[in-house]
Amino acid sequence: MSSEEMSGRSATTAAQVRKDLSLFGSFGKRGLGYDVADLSERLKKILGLDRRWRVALVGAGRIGSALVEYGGFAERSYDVVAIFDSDPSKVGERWGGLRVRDISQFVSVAKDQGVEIVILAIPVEAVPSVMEYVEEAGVRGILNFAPTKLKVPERVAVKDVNMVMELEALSFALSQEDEEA
Amino acid sequence: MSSEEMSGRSATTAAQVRKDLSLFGSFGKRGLGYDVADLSERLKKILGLDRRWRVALVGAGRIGSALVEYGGFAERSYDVVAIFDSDPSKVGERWGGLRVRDISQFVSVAKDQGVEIVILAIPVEAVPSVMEYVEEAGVRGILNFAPTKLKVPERVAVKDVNMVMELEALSFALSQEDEEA
DNA sequence: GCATGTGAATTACTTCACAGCT
DNA sequence: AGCTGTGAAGTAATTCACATGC
Repeated sequence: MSSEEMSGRSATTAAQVRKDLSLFGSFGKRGLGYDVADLSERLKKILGLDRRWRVALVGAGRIGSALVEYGGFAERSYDVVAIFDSDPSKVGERWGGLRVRDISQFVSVAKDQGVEIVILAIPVEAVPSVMEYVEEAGVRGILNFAPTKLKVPERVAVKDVNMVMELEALSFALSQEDEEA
Repeated sequence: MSSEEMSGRSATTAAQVRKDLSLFGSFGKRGLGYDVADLSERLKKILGLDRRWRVALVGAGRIGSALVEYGGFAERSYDVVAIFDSDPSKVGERWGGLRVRDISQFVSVAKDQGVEIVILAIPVEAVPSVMEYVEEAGVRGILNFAPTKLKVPERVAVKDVNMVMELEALSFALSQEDEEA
């Protein structure tokens, strides 16, 4: 497949595809393009998707249930191995084969289970206290759904996700059109 | 509140806050900073959040249920007014006060209900056929959860969302650390 | 005196365009 | 001939730094 065809399938350009790939090495053959299977495998290795990652879900609320329900993670490289919440009425519930545990057990369970990534789906107010546990447990990456800037040691990687912001970007775009009209 | 304090609370810098705001006008007072209530109101207007937006959910699968369950939309400016799916076993189900309708009714219902934004939570294979309806109904914005590039007329705004990509960015970051070590 | 708003300087990203390999 | 990989050119975004107004 050529960089041209790849760009047609995604939201980018052929030059961009080539530049991005060139950052990590030389994957294609001139005159021919890229071997899909080979490229896929090499990219998986680069992205760290050639292994499984042990993930803990913190926050058994609506976003949390949405994510577990969604289930797309296991098909990828991510295994949700524990679920935590601070609400006593939720602790003990069974969620897809896992029991919701009390957040106070986070450090011991996370260490025991070798959790490397946390999906943080809790309200902003709960962030500071939960982050103490997360930090102590030596978690290395956080997918953060709370709309706040996390304070973490340098070694911890954070990715912020905020779906409402995406919707707001849409309504902004539409409002702009209205004004132009 | 000063641009300095705002930057501390979010993932940006004070200079960035001032530059971004200056694009839309002059909101602050020198020596004092920004009046939070005033700024909030003026930004809502700019972002088109001073009105309600009528939203249709297309795809009553896992992502769709997750989004409806999440419920954060209504608290914002978005009202989900209709839900569609093509699976006969799902059509007719009640989802939080709405009945799941067959996708074939999309055009008439969307026009009738004044749907402006569609949340597209369907598999990639289903995208082309569904997009015909969406286009015909005159929808103006799409929040796209399908991992494919939508072909839309220029007037339609599209925002792509892909949570797995965020997770992959995390595992990439962690893998990089491993290699440095 | 303090913090904005903004040109100027810097840094980052994207596109161009083509030499060089298949 | 076809398509990559990549310097060079061109855009865009961010940061600096300070004159200006509260």
